[in-house]
Amino acid sequence: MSKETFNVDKEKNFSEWFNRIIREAQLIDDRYNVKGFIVHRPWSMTMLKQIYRIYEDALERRGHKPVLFPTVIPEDNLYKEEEHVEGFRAEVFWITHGGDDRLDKRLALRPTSETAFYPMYALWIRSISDLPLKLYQSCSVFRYETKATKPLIRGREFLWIEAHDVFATEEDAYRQVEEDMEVAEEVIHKRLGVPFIFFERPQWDKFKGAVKTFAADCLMPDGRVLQIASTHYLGQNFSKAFEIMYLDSDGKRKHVYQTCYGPGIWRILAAVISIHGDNNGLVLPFEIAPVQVVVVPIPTKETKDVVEEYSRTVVDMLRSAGLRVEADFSDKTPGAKYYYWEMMGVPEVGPREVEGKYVTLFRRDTRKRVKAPLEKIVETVKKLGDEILENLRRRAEKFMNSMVFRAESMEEVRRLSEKGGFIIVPFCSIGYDGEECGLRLKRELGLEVRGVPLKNRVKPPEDARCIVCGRKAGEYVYLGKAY
RNA sequence: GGGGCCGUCGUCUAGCAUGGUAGGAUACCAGCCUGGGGCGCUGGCGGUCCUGGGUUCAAAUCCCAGCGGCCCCA
Repeated sequence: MSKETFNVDKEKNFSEWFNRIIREAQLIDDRYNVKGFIVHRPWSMTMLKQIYRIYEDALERRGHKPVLFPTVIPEDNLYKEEEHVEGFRAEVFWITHGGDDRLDKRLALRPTSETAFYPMYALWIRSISDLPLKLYQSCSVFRYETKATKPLIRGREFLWIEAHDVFATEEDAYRQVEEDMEVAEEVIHKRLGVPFIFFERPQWDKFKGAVKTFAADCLMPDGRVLQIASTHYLGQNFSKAFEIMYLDSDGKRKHVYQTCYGPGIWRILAAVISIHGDNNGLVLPFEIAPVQVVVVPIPTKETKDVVEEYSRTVVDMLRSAGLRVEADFSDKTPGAKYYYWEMMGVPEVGPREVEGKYVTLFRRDTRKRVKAPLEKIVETVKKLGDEILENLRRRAEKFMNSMVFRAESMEEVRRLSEKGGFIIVPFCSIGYDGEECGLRLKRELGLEVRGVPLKNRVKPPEDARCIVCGRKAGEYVYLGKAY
């Protein structure tokens, strides 16, 4: 009856599901009246911080150090690398005034921080012994999006991490690209249960200023693909523009080789929410849930005191084991509490039975109950937490794998494009000479060439033809409709 | 890039065609009653009708501009 009920069919109407859950579970508030800028409420911010923590930890374990660069970038810096400027020109917010004074040099709000980092790198790097240099920052960046914005998916300000790494050789730099992909696998797939495919992007879709771009796409429930992280081999493009050089052991000064890496923390959260959630609301991996366990006391008039006391004991036991635990002592009815906490994605619910000295645990992902004796509660909860992640990850993998299709002709592609997901097709080239074909797919079917997968990369047979232009197919590429 | 729809208490919404005192549900607060999946009753709080301008004796309603949101197509 109540309109506050969260009951939206995610499969049938994902867009509505997403718009409602982010508001009703109090993740974000988009009523802040500037297009593309949103307020992060505690329920999302707590998770974002958890994701940051996991990601930063993974980076630091591999030799990255944290830094924080200024939000503003002077116009001159931004213009140093030619292709890079062209790529971002249309998306930059400019600060033009200080008070009533017009600034001589406009200041850009960083759309990404290559041009903030690299002038400093030119100062810091003197010799081979300064390399490798691996720094990252967690911050927000600004892009003047003209298309429709969507909370956590496409914003004019959004949260991410950017790592900027510097090496003496091309081989070292490419090894870093591998490591970046490995970090994504560890964090996004293993610990957050979101499967993805890493692609080499076509040249026409690379990060402007890079030599090559590699990006991870996951699959949203409506079958559209979402890029959640990208890593770029920059070669010497920026080191030449910013004169980042080191004195090598042979006594010569040489330009460095660089990479940069951008995991989209916003979009990772969007993917976690969208892929794991169900019709009752959020379903969260145990590790990032703001509240991992909610204790719901179910008293009767006569037993109110003992039940509440027992509940407090349970809370204390779980808390002292380091878990994030809340108890709901409000006088809503138990049913109302269940629905609320399920919407909020809290993995487990409910103590009971004072007499039996046990608790009833409710798993958020399967919505099944299990009983656990009081003295085993901590280990049972932790075990369930692992099982929940395991289950979510398997479920997500199954979904993604079921959405990878193959096609050998435009007709087949056209038919498959309705379903969403990835479509593997023989394609002429991901070099610039394939751009025409890419544009045609976009124009006619709304499909984008997401690139060539890095794992299980298979070359087409000699006689294979590009489905668009009929030239010899150099690659099997993945197509998809993108966010 | 092109097209369409929308904006009214915190939330959802009626009212708008044909201008005339903004109504309901839910949430929230108080009290009673209840308690293993959204209990019930009584009372109460709550609205710059997105913003600005125009038309009019009179604008939520008609007109113009802006801001914000959603959907579809390429």
